[in-house]
Amino acid sequence: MTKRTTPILNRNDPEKEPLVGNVKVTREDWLNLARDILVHEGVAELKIMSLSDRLGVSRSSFYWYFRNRVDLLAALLTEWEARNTRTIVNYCALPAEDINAAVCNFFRCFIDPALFDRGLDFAVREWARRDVSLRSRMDAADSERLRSVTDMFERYGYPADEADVRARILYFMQLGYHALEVREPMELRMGRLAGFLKGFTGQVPRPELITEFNAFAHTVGNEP
Amino acid sequence: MTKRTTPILNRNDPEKEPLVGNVKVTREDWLNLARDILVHEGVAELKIMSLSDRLGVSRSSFYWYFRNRVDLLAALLTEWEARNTRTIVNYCALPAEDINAAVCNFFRCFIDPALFDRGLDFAVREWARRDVSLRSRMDAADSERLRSVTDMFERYGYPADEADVRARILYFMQLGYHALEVREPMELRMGRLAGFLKGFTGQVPRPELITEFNAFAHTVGNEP
DNA sequence: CAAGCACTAGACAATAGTGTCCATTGGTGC
DNA sequence: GCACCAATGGACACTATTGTCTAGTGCTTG
Repeated sequence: MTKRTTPILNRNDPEKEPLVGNVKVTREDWLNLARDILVHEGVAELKIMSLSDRLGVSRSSFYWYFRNRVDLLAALLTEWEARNTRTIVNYCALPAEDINAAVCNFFRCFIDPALFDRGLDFAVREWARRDVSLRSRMDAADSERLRSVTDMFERYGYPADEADVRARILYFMQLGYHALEVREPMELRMGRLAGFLKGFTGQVPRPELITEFNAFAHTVGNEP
Repeated sequence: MTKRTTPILNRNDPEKEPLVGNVKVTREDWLNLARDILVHEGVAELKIMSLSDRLGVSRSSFYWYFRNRVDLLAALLTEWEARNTRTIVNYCALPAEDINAAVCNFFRCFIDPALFDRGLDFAVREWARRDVSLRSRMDAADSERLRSVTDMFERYGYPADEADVRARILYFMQLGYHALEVREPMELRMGRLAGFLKGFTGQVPRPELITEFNAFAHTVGNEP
């Protein structure tokens, strides 16, 4: 009943005493912690005991909110579909003045963790590829994403086959970047952006586009 | 002592009776089966009990060949480093008449499963990214690969920064392609190759290059 | 203030997996 | 044909994890 008012123990807070006062744990608390573990430690580490320990409650409380472990995973998958996939689709549909700006929009959606959780994206991918039933949901999300990138290119005059090739390069590249969990200074990545756009679209990007993107990226500070 | 002469039960052979006669199981048998499970079912499913069951021997035999489960995983990782990484490096170093041909060489190395096991590549990646000690070995392999692709571009006259960008696009793209486990008819992929090369290098590939690659790909039939 | 309800603790049973120990087998070399 | 030794089987102890059941506890609402 009592809603959480304080953050519970996260991965940076190994000390005990996770709850303050009489506040109870909510379904959201379970989900948040589960997502965190999924992202940083993988599905294999997503254990009910571990969750309840970190939450400071008994293990059996879990079963009040979720039917079982699979139920929890399904919830995380649904969340992923709704947030991560929709973010890409939305950002690809955004109006832009030229293809370079549009490509920047595509990159833009990976920058803000509040919009797109790249850790979650890959964690879900790793886990769902093994399960046949989940696998198809994931594949559906992927083709929806790819479709929206292709549409983006077509809107800027690329013929269907070229748009298809470009979209694939861009999308697969982004995925590969995720797979590697590349961690490098923002300057380095930004330095490459202009070169990438020039080589990729054949058109030299307006300098303002780069500075704008640069500024935006630094305000949130994550990708691409 | 007695060497295996017949294939043991693989994933397509669910029936019992895996061994014929008195033949004993070798260390290679354990490794082969383990690799198969790692690739198709993930690390989580790589259990000693499961292996021994499928091999038709007792679980404790495992401990004759490997100190423990981690020892087995380490062996698989070493194998991955030696085979998969070396393949990429070798194929990137291959002489080619132009950059299009060189890029085709890069693709070529992913085609033959005997040379490069893309399933293994990604399975290892999925698993090793969680473990700090393994993670660094994997990162080392990745930069070695990326370095060899960059060198390839530099050999064809690209200035260092451009070579860097191109190499990243190419390598990340290939990784992303793996991540998706794209399964589509060879014709489709081949149809895209010319378009990709033209868009990517800016030079129209010689038609013979495409037909050659096409022919090579169909003889082994897998990627890219 | 009392009853109801949302939520939780703790005990319980069941399962699956790991690693160790020791006795045993069956080929090989002498 | 005997002794050795690589290789295996089977029993044992241990731990981790899941899921169920029941008896609470303490807000909240009438």
